[in-house]
Amino acid sequence: MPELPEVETVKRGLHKLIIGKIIKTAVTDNPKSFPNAPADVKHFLINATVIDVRRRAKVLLIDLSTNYTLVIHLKMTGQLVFVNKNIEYGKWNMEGGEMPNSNSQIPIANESENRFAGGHPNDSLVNSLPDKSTRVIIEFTDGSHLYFNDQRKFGWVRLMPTVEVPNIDFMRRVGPEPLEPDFTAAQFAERFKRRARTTIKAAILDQSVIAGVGNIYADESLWGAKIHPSTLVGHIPYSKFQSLYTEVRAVMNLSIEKGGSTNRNYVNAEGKKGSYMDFARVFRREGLACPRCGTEIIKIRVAGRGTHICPSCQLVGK
DNA sequence: CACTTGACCTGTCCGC
DNA sequence: TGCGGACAGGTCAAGT
Repeated sequence: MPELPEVETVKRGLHKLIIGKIIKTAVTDNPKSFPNAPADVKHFLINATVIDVRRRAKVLLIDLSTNYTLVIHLKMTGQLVFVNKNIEYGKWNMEGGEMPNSNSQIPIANESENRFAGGHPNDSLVNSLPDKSTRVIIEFTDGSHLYFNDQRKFGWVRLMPTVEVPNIDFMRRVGPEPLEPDFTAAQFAERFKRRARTTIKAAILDQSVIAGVGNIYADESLWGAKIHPSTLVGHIPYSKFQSLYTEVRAVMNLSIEKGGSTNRNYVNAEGKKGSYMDFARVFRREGLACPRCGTEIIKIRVAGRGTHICPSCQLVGK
């Protein structure tokens, strides 16, 4: 998915775009994408006003005036795109003003019907929505829309009381936010102790250790700290944890500044891509020169994930 | 408990 | 061009 910098970018975009808007309708084409009881939707989503947009780890939180929150995980291919204009619905049925029951299916326009709906096919993403990856549409009373798109259907949207959000399993287990100003290198190193017998790549991807690091920033920060991803956590000296702490924060802050990484699908709340991949040092750069030493970057497999390294400079634990 | 692997999905790319 | 397999930003539920 979108990792911490991408979710943060979406959060900042939505914070500017949807606070104060009132929800008029909500529909889904896939009950797994939005598995909520129609009664909850009717009573706590429809007519609710958006009062805040937050992020915790890779999860987006849209707080509503009803004391309910939309909890959203984009997983691998999710997008959350705001479109501030009325569009043609094609075969999407927005009538009725309430959520269809959990078994209902909203027909999705086929390509020939969908293609010109709302704009010329050469227009940007926002003009082609909804499309075949659209899973949830939220319509606001001013005619604007929020689209949850997800090609692989791993992501989800859930509606729950705001006070219950911290109690869901993921929130109970998730580790500290690495960009919080008072989060220290010593705390960072301490978090890894219970994963001493696994690889640093597996440990840094573990959301219960540190929140928000995914495959891109794992590879980028391990390269920055000159640590081989296969190194066992218990073999890493404290000085290297200090380096890794600094690199995780530097890489993520740079990515936020660049609007995140668009490897394939990711776009921000306005449908635009991020440019961090132009600044990546190893991720998806196999066959190219290491920017530090010139050695050819290679791709290996660590912890079941594609992993990019410089075989010359990432020597710790090799 | 800690750790690893497969499953969840659709689309794309690569080799034959 | 077609077909099969591997792979893709993330998490879980199972296994050991």
